[in-house]
Amino acid sequence: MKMNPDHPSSEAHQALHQALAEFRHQLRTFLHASETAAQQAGLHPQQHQLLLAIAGASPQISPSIAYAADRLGLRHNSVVELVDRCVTEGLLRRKIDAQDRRRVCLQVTSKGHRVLDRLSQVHLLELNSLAPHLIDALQRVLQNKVKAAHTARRQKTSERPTHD
Amino acid sequence: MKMNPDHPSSEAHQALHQALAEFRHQLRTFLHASETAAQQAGLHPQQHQLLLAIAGASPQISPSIAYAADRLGLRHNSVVELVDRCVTEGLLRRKIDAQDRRRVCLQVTSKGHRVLDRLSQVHLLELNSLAPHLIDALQRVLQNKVKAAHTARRQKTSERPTHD
DNA sequence: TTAATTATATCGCAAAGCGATATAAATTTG
DNA sequence: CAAATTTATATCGCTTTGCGATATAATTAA
Repeated sequence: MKMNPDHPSSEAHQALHQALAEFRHQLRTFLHASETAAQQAGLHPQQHQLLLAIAGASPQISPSIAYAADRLGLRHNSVVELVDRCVTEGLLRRKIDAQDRRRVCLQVTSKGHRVLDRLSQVHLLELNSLAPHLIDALQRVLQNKVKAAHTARRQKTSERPTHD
Repeated sequence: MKMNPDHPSSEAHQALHQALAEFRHQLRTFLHASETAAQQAGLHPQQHQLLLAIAGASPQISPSIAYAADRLGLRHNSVVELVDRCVTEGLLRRKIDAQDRRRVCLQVTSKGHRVLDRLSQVHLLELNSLAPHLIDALQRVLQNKVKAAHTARRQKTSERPTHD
């Protein structure tokens, strides 16, 4: 078997893949629970994320389209459309910024708040039970050793009897 | 100000929203970095996730379409199409199960492994730097008190003498 | 004032995932 | 065993989401 430190053994790779796959699976479990909760509350998941980003902005910020786009990792035009749908459904209000009339300040309506407040409680509960698994999976990932780009040394081989 | 324990103050809600919004933002930061890494490696993000789920399956499992669908949280027909694209690009191999000829065993090709192994290293590095923020954000969420459905008691209003 | 920049909006499109349905192998049942 | 049922994968048409390109409008710079 090769011992070149720049080429981690396939077992080392498998362990890392397994840990990463499990971590992603835990993430999906949470994300899926979140989407389900949103839809049961009558929201599309992205509408929920938009409301959360706006309601969860730090108080000194008045959240705009661009702000939401940045926080949600979307292009602004995508957010414009998302906002459209939320406004149509009475979850959000557009308010033109008095100082800079190009900007649109996004406000969660009281209807929006009623839905979002419940949803955040549900998410808190959900995370209370999922967080341990999530952190566990993450730490198992981190237990894998980083292969330094050029200076890897002392690759352990004795892990497991190598029967493939 | 109202003190009804069943109606957390709007400040309590804001704190929770803020924590959840930040947690989601951290998640997106990781997911976005992951997608970028995948695309730089010449893979669509979902192709990467499929390869990871297969290569990361525990050794005694021979991963099928249905297995991947379960792990990725997709319908099997979506996975069929995803597998199609991966096979076309030489990343994956379909192998009909000898025991049960309905099943298709999915195998990562050596080309697939070359790409995936690098990607998992990149992800390990990425998580090494992102994990602290992620865990931090998660723990700030968990510091919020769960409102018991019917038996909420002793809602604290003071900022933070409560160090449990 | 004109030009350049910034913020939001509109439009047409491409891709991903899905529901409905089809095929085919395995299993159960009569 | 043959028919019916169940399980696993595949195909098809469609909806939705997000995007690039572009447009409009307000602000700032020259």
